[in-house]
Amino acid sequence: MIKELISEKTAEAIKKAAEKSELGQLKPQDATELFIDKTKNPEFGDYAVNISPLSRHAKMAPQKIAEAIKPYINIPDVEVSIIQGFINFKLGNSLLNNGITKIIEKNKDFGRNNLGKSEKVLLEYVSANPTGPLHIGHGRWAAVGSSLANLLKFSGYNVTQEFYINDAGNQINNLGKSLWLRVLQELDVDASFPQTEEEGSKNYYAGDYLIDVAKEYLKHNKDKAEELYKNNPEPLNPSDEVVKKMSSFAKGIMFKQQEDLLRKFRTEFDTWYSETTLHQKGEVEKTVEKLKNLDKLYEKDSALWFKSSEYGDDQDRVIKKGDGSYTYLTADIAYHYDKIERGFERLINIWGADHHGYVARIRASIEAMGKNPDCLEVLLGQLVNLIISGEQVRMGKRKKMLTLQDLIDEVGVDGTRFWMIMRSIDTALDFDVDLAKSCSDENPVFYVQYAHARVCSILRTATAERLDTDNKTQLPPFITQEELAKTLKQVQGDKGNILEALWKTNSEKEIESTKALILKLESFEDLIQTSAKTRAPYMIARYCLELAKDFHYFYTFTRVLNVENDVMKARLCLINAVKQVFSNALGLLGVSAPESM
RNA sequence: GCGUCUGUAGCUCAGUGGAUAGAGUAGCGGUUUCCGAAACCGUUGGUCAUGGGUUCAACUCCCAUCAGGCGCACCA
Repeated sequence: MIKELISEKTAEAIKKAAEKSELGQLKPQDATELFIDKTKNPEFGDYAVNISPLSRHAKMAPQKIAEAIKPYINIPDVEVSIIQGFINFKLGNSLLNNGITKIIEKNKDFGRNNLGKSEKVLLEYVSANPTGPLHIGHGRWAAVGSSLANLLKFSGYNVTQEFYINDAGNQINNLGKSLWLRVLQELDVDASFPQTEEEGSKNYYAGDYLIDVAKEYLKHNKDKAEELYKNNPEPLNPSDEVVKKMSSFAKGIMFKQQEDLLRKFRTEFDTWYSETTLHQKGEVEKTVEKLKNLDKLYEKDSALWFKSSEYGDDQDRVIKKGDGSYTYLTADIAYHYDKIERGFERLINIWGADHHGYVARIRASIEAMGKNPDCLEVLLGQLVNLIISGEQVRMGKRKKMLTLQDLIDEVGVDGTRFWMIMRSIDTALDFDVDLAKSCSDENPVFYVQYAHARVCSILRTATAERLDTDNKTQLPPFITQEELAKTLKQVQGDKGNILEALWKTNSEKEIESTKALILKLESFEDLIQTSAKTRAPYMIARYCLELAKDFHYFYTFTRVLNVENDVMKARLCLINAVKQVFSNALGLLGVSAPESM
């Protein structure tokens, strides 16, 4: 990486200058906070180091410090200059050529790094209740989570992707009761949902989707259902047996639906962890025992409480309710402890911001159990607002809603994923459905995919036979498949001799656009590291847009075909590298890179 | 009230304490005998919510205030 190279060489130079006492009171060990970045203005050079922070230690003016350091900086083919306390670096052609060579050599692995050092990461996301279709908010976490997983794997982490199935508790009973009403309705029984909260409307899922589930159930169980109805004549008051049967059937269907949709949405989980099995295996009880033995629990008001406030939580939390059942938290504590027991060193959760109050108690439980709570990293994502006809629409399972499936049907997987990933998760995402439907051309993903398709088009044209329109004769291709392949092979390890032809031109625009494109390609490695460190896949989406911009600019001013043979070959190598980087970047986002559109 | 996220161009958003705060989109004006015009170029547009503080240097860090989102259960 060029940035690394410059940073190392500069640090060495500072050390040397300091050792010779040319930097005032600065000692060699003071020079740790180096800040290297692209220059704001290309006239200054390509990269710059701001050495102003050193002036505190050195007690010298930045300009003087830069002048003292400069003689010790020696990087082949890099021009060093000083402007206003910045040391600027202008890269020579050979370094730029090496950038392209590296991409072609590394190919699919360009950008891969070992930042994670094989750390075992459990990435948990989506984790929806199997009580209804996935909604658009789930879609955001699915898109962000799966691409974060790709990114972390690419950066050397050992990642397992897990979906925690919230298939226990009241909500599942509510699901069963709701399905029962739908089944009875299909049997033409007068059974309707409660309309007001006093009657208990919030304990039901009144969405239309259960109608289909009811029909599905009756396909094979009509007699059974009629028999159940005989023994349960009150629709709103079915027996436990009925509720159990209904909820088990409904959650099976819902879960399958979610699983299928996520796969279609290019979100692949390694494990699906069921909350119910956690109870069945006795893990929840074991956890309570463990906390009890550690003296972290106490009884109050006929309930059992966890002393989470001793570990930074606002207040203590109920572990076992007055009726003897466990809270959701209890199972979740057991679940997170189990993650650690399974050998994961880092637990990353993606949660909606509406769960943020929950972080402190899970952290507290990990600490109380004697583990390091810093292994838990919760990424809180702001919610998705649906905008329909210019008005914000509240989402909810209990009313008519636009599901993730609906959105994908309208916008497509590529568009939906890119849109969901594009923004930092810290900011609420406005999803304007009408805009996404009616003006899909404005979707940024097309801009990126178009650039990729354009590259592919040039490569296709380069090796295709041509027709001479004047005398209607066949012409040979600009370059044969074999020769193109040979060139790409040759460029590897030949220290950029082939690529020298990139710089033969006298056109400033050609040089400028070529250089900008190469620098953007080269920065991909650094980008991957930054976005992996900060768990921010949205940076990759932005990078794709920037690369597309740089390529289109290049394309406008620099012809690849119909130029001198050696220049064409060099440029074909360059755009091949562009294609590769697009492919790698879009691959991480789970967005396709079409050869043509 | 407490916690948390957000507030940057008309709109949607970037911005590791460092050079003149940037993109996209919308508006205006241009570009096609030639590799994909789903593209490109130019231009208009800013009290970085407000007020303090720290610093050689603040959109960035700290404090307060204002505005908006989301939480604050023996629900999950």
